[in-house]
Amino acid sequence: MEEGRTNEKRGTILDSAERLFAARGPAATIDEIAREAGVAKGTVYLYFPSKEELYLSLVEDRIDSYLVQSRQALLEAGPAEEVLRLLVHMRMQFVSEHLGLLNTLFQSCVPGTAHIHERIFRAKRTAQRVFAEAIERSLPRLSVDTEHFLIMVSGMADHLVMHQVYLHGTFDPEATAETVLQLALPSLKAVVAEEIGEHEQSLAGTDAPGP
Amino acid sequence: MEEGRTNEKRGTILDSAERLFAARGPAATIDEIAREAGVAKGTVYLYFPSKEELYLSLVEDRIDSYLVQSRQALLEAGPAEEVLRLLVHMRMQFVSEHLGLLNTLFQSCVPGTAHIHERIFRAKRTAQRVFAEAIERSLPRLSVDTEHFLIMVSGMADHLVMHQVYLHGTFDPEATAETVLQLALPSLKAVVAEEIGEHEQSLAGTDAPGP
Amino acid sequence: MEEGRTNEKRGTILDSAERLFAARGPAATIDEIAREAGVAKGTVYLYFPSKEELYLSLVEDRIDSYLVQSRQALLEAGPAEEVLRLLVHMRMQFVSEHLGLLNTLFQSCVPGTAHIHERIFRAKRTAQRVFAEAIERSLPRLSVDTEHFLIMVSGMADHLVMHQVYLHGTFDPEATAETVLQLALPSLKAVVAEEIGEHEQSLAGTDAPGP
Amino acid sequence: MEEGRTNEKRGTILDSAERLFAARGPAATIDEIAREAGVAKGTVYLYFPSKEELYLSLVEDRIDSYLVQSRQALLEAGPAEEVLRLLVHMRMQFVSEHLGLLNTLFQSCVPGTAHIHERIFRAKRTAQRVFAEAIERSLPRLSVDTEHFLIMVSGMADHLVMHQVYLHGTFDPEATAETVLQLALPSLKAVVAEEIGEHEQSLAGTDAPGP
DNA sequence: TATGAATGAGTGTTCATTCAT
DNA sequence: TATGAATGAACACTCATTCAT
Repeated sequence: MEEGRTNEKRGTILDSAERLFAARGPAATIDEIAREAGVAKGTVYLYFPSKEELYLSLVEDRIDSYLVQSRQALLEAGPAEEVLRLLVHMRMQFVSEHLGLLNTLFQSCVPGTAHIHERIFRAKRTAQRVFAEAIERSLPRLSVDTEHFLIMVSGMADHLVMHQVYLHGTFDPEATAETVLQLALPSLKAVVAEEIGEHEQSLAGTDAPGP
Repeated sequence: MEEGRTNEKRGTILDSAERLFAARGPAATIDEIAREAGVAKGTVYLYFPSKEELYLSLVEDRIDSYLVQSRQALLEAGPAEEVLRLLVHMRMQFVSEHLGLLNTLFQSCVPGTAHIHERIFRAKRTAQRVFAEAIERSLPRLSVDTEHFLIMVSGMADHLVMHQVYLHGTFDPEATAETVLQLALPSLKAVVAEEIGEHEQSLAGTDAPGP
Repeated sequence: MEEGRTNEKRGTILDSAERLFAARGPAATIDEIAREAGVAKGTVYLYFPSKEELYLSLVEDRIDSYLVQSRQALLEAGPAEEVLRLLVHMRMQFVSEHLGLLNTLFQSCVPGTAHIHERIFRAKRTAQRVFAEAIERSLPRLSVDTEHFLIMVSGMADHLVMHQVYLHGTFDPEATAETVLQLALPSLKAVVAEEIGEHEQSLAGTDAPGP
Repeated sequence: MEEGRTNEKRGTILDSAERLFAARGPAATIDEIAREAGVAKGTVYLYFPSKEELYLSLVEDRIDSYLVQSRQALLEAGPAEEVLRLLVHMRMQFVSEHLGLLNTLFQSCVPGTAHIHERIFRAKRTAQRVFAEAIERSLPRLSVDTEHFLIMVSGMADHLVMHQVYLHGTFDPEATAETVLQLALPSLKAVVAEEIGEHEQSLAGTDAPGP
């Protein structure tokens, strides 16, 4: 019960942090976040050892809850195409609920950029892997790296969202998802077709572009 | 000559700024930038009225030179597919030369985030439009919005690069470009096919592939 | 008690500010003031939002306490002449305790001069009005504007003090008050006489004295 | 001729300095002053070794020219009363032409306040002495120190002007002069009367209030 | 647990002054 | 003489973090 109350306060602080990072970017202050959460500045430090850790916890927490939500849906996975549709729609759903994070995700809120980016990267990758596995379950051998495929799809989606947001202030999750799928599905099909046998433009073989 | 010297120093400062913003993100200090450029702190303010403006000038300058380089190549445009290949390869080339900017591009380096993002957005969009026109010249009526198409392609590319960089420290421009094209080209063809054939709008879902 | 402690620190800072503005004029540094007050720089900003506001608070606070002291004495007001004597003596008393302010009163301590002067002017005028009313209570209808009369008297006094201070480093409040009254009292009497007699407005020029 | 041209430029700079110190107080910049004067920043330093010296030169120059103007008029001195009228009117005239200086006269434009004030004091005192002598010529033995008398009169005048200016933005030199004289003349007469023989309220005797 | 007063290192920016041309 | 690019010391102000209560 004590713990329940404790976690509740932690959650309140995270929510405030999200609102403020979304609104003011890295310039958001511990003071502001505490005020918004209705606690004293010192209290924030009882739950998070530093501003950096608060920020990272926020990102990790949101990515985590995204993962939890999505995993649920992925269990009822249909064919690969359906999985992809589901993933894109869920991402748009998530992004529309946490638009601020998209703006913030690549911003370092404190010095020491590299270190932070790395941790965010790790969190994002964990999610990506889960999704990749889901796709691979229904479409075992794909000619392109599934993870790369998903990275590209989410990159497409995020960029498009940002474009819409800058242009119109908001975006329509459903419509944007469809636009993304217009681009992603033909490729998925091409990859599958190739998988079955007819190589047309040698998609595969370039594989993982590393250094 | 007088002017040459002036622009030379401006360029030196921009270069130092790029290096430092890349290495330390928004935390990069005017002091550091000046030292790296071999000038006094006050000198930076002779060329840029504020840190914010220095940062924006940097981004705009790089986007601009990217545009100039690309426009050259686009003049010898072949069919749409070739244009797309060219664009992706050039972007990867550019990104590999300005990797730091990718990390920085969405970061606000000073308070007042919204305002800054807007200006960067404007700069990016100007470039995007030029490229969209180039594609439309060789493939006049496309079923998807050309600008959206390009936004998605660049989003794919940038995300993939970041992934590689976090994973391996660097990335191979050529290989990454090819991976991106694996995803983008089938869609372009699908769109063109549709253009030629009888479909009207929705690319996706027309003929679902077997699982 | 909590409040007592807070106000105590505020008072300490104001005292230090007064000493330093007196000694070094507008060039006094927040750093110096903080050090003199025995607090950290940041603490000053806990009590005053800016150097400008610290300076204005100082002036307003001193004028206020001057007003409070004087009001006390004015309640036991005798005839107009006595009121005037009282006022001049109290002013000299106040000035001798806050000599630094006299040097500083017309100095702007930060850019935005006009705005600051206006606020100081307002504070001074509030005091002046209180005094004008006190005089008017005992000498209802005066032929010169009472406020103008008081402005001139205080101008005389302040100038004389500054003269003494530059010349000798200090000044004798009592003696200076008497010198001021030598000039002011005849005029007050003349005004009263006129009030009683047959002149209407112009004091001067009515009966020119022999050379 | 060369010298004539030189002095002309010096004068131009002083004029610009006056305008800018009047408008922006101590915050006025050498840069601004130079621009206003139509010369390069470095040129200012050919004529004045420092900002401080520029400021002091300005004050001294203006006081000097005030002295020159007044001396002219004082040569045709009539009786003491007339001399006083003349002095007050000329001061108001001068002040109305150099209103900015009044605002600036007590402002230190650079650190090192004491040192500057002393020099300004010296300049003002030189003028005061000349005027005191003029009065003493026509009214040889006065019971109050003539210099003190003049200091007080000018203090009255300056204060009244500032009051008007803050209140209405400008002031009427003639009207203000008359208001000042309303206060000053009766005292002069009282002093003279006393001089002649009838002591009424023992004005004299307190004499110079020093430490 | 919770508070919020206190801290002080850190930074963007200004501007008087210099000096090579 | 005249210029104005370059300098760098100086300073107001911020804010993450601590700690006594």
